Amino acid sequence: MPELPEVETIRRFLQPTIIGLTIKKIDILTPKSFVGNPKLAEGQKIIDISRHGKQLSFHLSNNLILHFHLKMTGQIILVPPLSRGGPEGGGVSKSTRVIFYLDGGEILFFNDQRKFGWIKIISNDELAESQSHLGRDLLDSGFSLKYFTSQLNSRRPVKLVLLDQSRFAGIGNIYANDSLFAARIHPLAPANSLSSSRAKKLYQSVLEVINRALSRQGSTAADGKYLLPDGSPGSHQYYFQVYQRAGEPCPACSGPLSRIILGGRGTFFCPHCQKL
DNA sequence: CTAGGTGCCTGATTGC
DNA sequence: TGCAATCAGGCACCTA
Repeated sequence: MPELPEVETIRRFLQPTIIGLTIKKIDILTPKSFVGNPKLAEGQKIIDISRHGKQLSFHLSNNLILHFHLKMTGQIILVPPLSRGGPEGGGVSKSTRVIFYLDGGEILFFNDQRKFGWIKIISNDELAESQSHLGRDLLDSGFSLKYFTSQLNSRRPVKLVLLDQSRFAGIGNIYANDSLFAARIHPLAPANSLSSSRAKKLYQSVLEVINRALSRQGSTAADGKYLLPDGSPGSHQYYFQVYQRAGEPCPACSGPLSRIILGGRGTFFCPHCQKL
């Protein structure tokens, strides 16, 4: 599932490769995956690609924006000219929802097995409105320790607060679990119960975990569908500390890792190292 | 403010 | 072997 490191990896891949290209034609295979009139984007040049949290934006020459959310299983695959780009290359497949034909002969596929993801055509104002519901992005300079601690003002379990996109944009289930382990904080601990030193430790852990995952081009988990736009996997999945490792030995104390359900999501931690 | 539930989806996994 | 039930989860939306 694409979280901040994965979406940022996609952005960095696409930035040098499709900026300046014009969208010749858009084919919509699954109507619910695309909101708005595709004709508004056809003939427009892609002038910039930005990201806030897990959302990606292609800024077009007519000032409109193609706004993406990959949700659970969304992929953006770029097939270069003269390449066949079959399913083995991550290109067109039975989960292809939208196809963008670019003027250099490149083809960009939006694939999404579960159809939770979407692409919308929106204005700058609509983008601002949408982002007003999101907290600071973890890679933004405004994501300070002060901001982080100010957002821990809830008695809800700290893991649920970390996952709250209106507070911290970009953290998903994988990195929430591993960040809490890195800080040795129990996922059920009320967010507002953390001492300032533990909050600082969590802040540093979140940034460390996110940046490590980013340096490894994200995580292609066993049940995940994340791929880079060239169809290759990330490698951070080999460095998970607790995520999806229930029953395996804790990397720190070798005791068995636990799994509970919190907020309807699998939650992994070490009951020995992460005390309530 | 909070907790809790539902719906959206489909491929993989589990149970019989 | 086949087929049905269960599971995975980001997020909007609903109720209490």
